[in-house]
Amino acid sequence: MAKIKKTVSSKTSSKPPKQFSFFDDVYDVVRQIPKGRVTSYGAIANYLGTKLSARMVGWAMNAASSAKPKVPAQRVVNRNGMLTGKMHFKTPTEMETLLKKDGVTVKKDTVQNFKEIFWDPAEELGL
DNA sequence: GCATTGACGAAGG
DNA sequence: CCCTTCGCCAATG
Repeated sequence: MAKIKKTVSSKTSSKPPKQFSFFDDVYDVVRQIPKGRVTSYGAIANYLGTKLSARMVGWAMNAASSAKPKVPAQRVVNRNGMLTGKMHFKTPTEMETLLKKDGVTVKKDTVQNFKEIFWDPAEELGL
């Protein structure tokens, strides 16, 4: 279970060591996404209670590039099922490759059966 | 410290 | 149906 701590480090300061934050919760949820399934930023935001701030989830994924262990951010797409963040990966093709490896059908940077394989944390994890 | 941007989303024109 | 605007919040300039 995630700790669900909404305390985001607004300190900009200098040391972001071990302070669980909005980002960590996002990572935790994303890591729980089953293989062959995908979810959207809004779904995660909704699960965290910040559905109005889906952008923050996206921003969290940005930091996820530095997160360890690696977060399967490729399973997180926008509400349209489009791989909007593919460009932020090590290589722009990494995201589709990983998704296809998971058995997800990707066409033109967009998940085809997105609605079918959609995985809602608020529902699967039990809101 | 204010202005701009951003891996989103929903609503309005 | 496509494009624009607003909201949300944090990071960066």
